[in-house]
Amino acid sequence: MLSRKMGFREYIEALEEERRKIQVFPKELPLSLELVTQAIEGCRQQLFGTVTEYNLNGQSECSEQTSTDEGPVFEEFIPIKKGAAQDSVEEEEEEENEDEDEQHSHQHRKTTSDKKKSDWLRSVQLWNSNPPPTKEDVPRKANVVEVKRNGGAFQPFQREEKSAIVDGKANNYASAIGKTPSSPPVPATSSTGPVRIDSRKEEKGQTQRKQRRCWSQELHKRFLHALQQLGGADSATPKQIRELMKVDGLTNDEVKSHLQKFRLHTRRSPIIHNNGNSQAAPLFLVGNIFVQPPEYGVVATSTASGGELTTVTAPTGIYAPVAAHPPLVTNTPIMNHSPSKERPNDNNNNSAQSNSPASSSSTHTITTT
DNA sequence: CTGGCAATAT
DNA sequence: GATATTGCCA
Repeated sequence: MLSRKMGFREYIEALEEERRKIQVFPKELPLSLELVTQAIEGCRQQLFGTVTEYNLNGQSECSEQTSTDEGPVFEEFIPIKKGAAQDSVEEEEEEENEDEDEQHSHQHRKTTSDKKKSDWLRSVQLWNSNPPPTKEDVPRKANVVEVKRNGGAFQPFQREEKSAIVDGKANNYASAIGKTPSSPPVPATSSTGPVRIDSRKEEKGQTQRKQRRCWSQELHKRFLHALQQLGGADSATPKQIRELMKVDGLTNDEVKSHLQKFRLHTRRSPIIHNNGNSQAAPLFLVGNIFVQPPEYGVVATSTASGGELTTVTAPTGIYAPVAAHPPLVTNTPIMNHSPSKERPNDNNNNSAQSNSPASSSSTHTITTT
C-alpha cells in the first residue's frame, strides 16, 4: 500500500506540472484547468487518508452538471474501458435509450455558484436522462426494474398510457433502464441497424408541439460524426446527416434544427467571447491549429488508433484523464461533396476569421441585432 | 420536396 | 437567454 501512496505523490506532481502548463491558457483550456485542479485535490485527499466520496450521480437531466462548490467532479469522466474489445475505429458504443418524456423543462437546479460554463454543448446529455436523484449502482433493492434487453439494441417502448394530459406537462419518471453499470452486454453487433436512441413519437393525435428533446451526447456525437463525414456543417444537409446518424426516430426537422443551432454557434465567436472579466490575454492559436471549441469536441473518446497517449492512470483507476486532442473535426476535406449548391461562405474552419484586427477590440458594436 | 431561415414556444 | 419546434419560403 505504500507504493500506492507513492503513486499518488508522483501522480499529483505530474498533475501539478500539467496544471502549470495549462494555466498559461486559461481561456483555451478552462475545463482542463479545472479538471486537473480537481484531480489534484482529489488525489491529495486520498493521500491524506481523507476518503472523499463523490456521489457520482452523474448527469441528471439534460442540464449540465455544474461543478459543485469544491468537490472534485469526476462524473463525466470516461471510466477506463475494461473491455476495450471492439471499438478501435469507430467510437460508437452506446446504445442505451429508454423512453420517457422529459420533464426537464426547467430544472432550476442552478447551483448558487454556477460558473460560466457557457458551452452550449455542455448541456447536452442523454436524450433520456432521468431525473432520479440517485441512480447508479446504489444497492436500492426497492424497485427493481427488470430490464429485459434482448439482443440489445432495441427497446420496446412501453410508453403509452396518456392520462388526459392535455398540456403535455407530464413528467415521466422512467426508471433508469439504461445499461447496467457493471457489465453492459454490449454486443459487437451494435453498429448495424438504426439505433433507437429515441422513443418518443406518435403522440396521440393532437397537433401539439413536440416535447423538447435534448440532444444527448450520443446524439450529438453521431451528429458530429455525420457532419465530419459530410465535410462540415456547411456542406452537410439535414437529410444526409440524419441518414448517417442512423438514429431511429430522429426526424429531419430535428436534425435541421440542431444543425441550425450548430451553425449559429460555430459561426459566431467560438472563442472570442471576451468580457472585461477575463483575466487573461487573448492568446491566439496559431493559424491552423486553432482549437475547436471544446464544447464541440466529440466526447473525446480518444481511443487513439493503437496508441496510448500520455494518459496518466490514476493508481486507483478512478478516471482516465483525457489529454489528447482528437482529430480535428472540422478540417475534414475528405469527401467534399458539393453537387449543386455551393456556399460562398467560409467552408470548414469557420473560425478562421481571426484576421479582423478591429473586430475584437474596441467598438465591437457588431454583435448587436 | 428538401434545405435554410425566422418566428415561436418552453 | 438558450435551445427545440414549427412555419414559411426558395
